[in-house]
Amino acid sequence: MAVTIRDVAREAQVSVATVSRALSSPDLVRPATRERVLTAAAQLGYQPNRAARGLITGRTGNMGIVVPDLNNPFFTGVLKGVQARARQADYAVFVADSDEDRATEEQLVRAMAKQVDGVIVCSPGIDDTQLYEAAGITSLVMLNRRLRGVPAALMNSASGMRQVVDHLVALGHRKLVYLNGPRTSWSNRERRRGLRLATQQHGVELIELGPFPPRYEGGLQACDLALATKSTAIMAYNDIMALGVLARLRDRGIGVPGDVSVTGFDDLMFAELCSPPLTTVAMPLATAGSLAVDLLLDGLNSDSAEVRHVDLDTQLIVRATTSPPPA
Amino acid sequence: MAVTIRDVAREAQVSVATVSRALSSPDLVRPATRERVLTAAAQLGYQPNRAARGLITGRTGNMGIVVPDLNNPFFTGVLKGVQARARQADYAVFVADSDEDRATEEQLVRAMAKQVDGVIVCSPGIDDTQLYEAAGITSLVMLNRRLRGVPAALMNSASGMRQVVDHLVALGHRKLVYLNGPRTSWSNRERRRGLRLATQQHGVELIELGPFPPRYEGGLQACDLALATKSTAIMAYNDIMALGVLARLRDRGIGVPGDVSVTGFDDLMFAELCSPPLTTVAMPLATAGSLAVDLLLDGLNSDSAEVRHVDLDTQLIVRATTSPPPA
DNA sequence: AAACATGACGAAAACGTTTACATCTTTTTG
DNA sequence: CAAAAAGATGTAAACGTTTTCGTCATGTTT
Repeated sequence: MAVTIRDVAREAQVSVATVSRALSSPDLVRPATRERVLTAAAQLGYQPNRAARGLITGRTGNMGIVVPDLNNPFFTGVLKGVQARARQADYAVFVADSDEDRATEEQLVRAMAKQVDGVIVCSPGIDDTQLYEAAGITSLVMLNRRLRGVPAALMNSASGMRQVVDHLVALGHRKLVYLNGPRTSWSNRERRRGLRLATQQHGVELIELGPFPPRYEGGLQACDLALATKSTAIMAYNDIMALGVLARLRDRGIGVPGDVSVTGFDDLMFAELCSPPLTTVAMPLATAGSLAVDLLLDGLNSDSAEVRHVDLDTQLIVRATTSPPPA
Repeated sequence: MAVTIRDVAREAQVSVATVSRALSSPDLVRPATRERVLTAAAQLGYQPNRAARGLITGRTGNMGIVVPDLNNPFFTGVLKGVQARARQADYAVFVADSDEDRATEEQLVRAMAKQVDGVIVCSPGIDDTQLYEAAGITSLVMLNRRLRGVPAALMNSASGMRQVVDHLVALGHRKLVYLNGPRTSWSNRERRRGLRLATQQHGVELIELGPFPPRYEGGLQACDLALATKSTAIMAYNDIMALGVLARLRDRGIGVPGDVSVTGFDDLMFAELCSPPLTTVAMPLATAGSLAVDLLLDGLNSDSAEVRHVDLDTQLIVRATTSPPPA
């Protein structure tokens, strides 16, 4: 049915070995024969069977990515970058959604392991020991999470938070409140770290609340607590929570940014579209995904044991939810 | 390195053939030996090499899905369903993002073809001839698009639009305006079809504008044109456009739903979160994805040539952007 | 009890590649 | 110009499975 290397060999009047060589290491055959093979292959529409190749080379030409939730734009942003870069490198991408469940997460990596050369893991939740175990089965690259001995593409949340604080302090705010996301999340820890450092250096007061679920409802819930602190600016763990905060403030008739300033984190699509448009921190999602692929491929090709981490800058996006505090 | 079927065979003191049988067609071996093999496999952590299996069976155990844009929540909703159902069936999912480009689209299918048993195509844009060509290479299932001879999972947009019109007419609206999405999109054609039928039956006036780009900016642009028609209700092609309409209305100081009603389509996350919350039509995205997988698998297993289509109901979600027209 | 069907299992071929090795041809070297 | 080196190509083994076929033991029918 499908056209195999044998058909090409027959057509080009050479052995299968020569065909294989002409295609994968062209400098091993005479230009004339290479030409002959290439035209034969093109004419027959030959596409090498990757499974067969993988069987002998040990390389599959596939990679996997596991994310907690495909409905979360954060992860799909990353996925988009991964997918694009992988295609450039002639790799195909398996995707798996763990539904935020840690148990399935490791199981997914394990299931993929046989079919991929490596897996990119975007899981804030899953714990270290499980990850190390997974790392034993196949090569891993972490996304937005630091793990000793495993390469990672990181987005500098701490720096983003510093930019937020700089911005708010410059506007004249002196008392800030932060709404924590999940305790176990690496991102939340990083954001907090940047926050503490920055507020300390500026000598302004920081109040922390939470943790809250990193969702719209979490924002609704947190909002009233935040207002009770008499802070002039509310910094949410992420955009979705910020959206909840904005909704609750509107319901209570509190003006944004007139009465209180609000910031998010992630710069998801709707941050620009909501009203008022949200001041937030843009994450280089696609870039991170793309770089994660590079890290994976580097790790496969160079057998040096060095573990690389790349650190990407985040960028404060000032929109309309921040202004000087009320006089 | 990896544990192979041979290792299991040695451990269980049987031949490789028996191991294979014990695992894939258990009724061909004696219960006692099966037991022995199974424990050996479990003990060694054996996972069959799917590439090797695929080489001989012709089945890869993989499927692909190609979408125009992974950042569009519509497609990720589908993807989530696909992914979940595929996993249940012990299939892995390749994902490819065509970046809305028709040329790459067919190329992607072609590249996947060798590695998958079938591909799910969610492409409103790509033209029929390309699809038929692709269908020649591997089995296809269409998502939310009808194509002769190819199975499809469809969401009944027309019925959704009928529900919208019923709702608006019941509220007392007599002059409606529809903002078209892309002309070539199957979804838009379906929505229009439902719309025309419903308005005709109710004997109310329908004005159509556009096509507009199905984005936020498209909504901004369309809004002023829509207002100029003096209609009392604006129906957007999708939620994102509706969001643009809402923003523009707010800018112009026009009250929603007091002065004019607005509806979207798709029920994306932010339809619930925007303000006022958007009346829209919910699409069973995940269900459609899940069913698309079923169709694909059915087509592979039964060799009957019947081409199945499944048609899913959509559901009007009434929120706060619709009310009786101003007196 | 002989003939036969049945069931359980092993040996080996096959799937489509890549690659180590062997063979043959060409070029370089002394 | 002979010998050696280098270059081009073919042969065959290997990768990890599934599956056909054959063998052998077991149970069933006459």
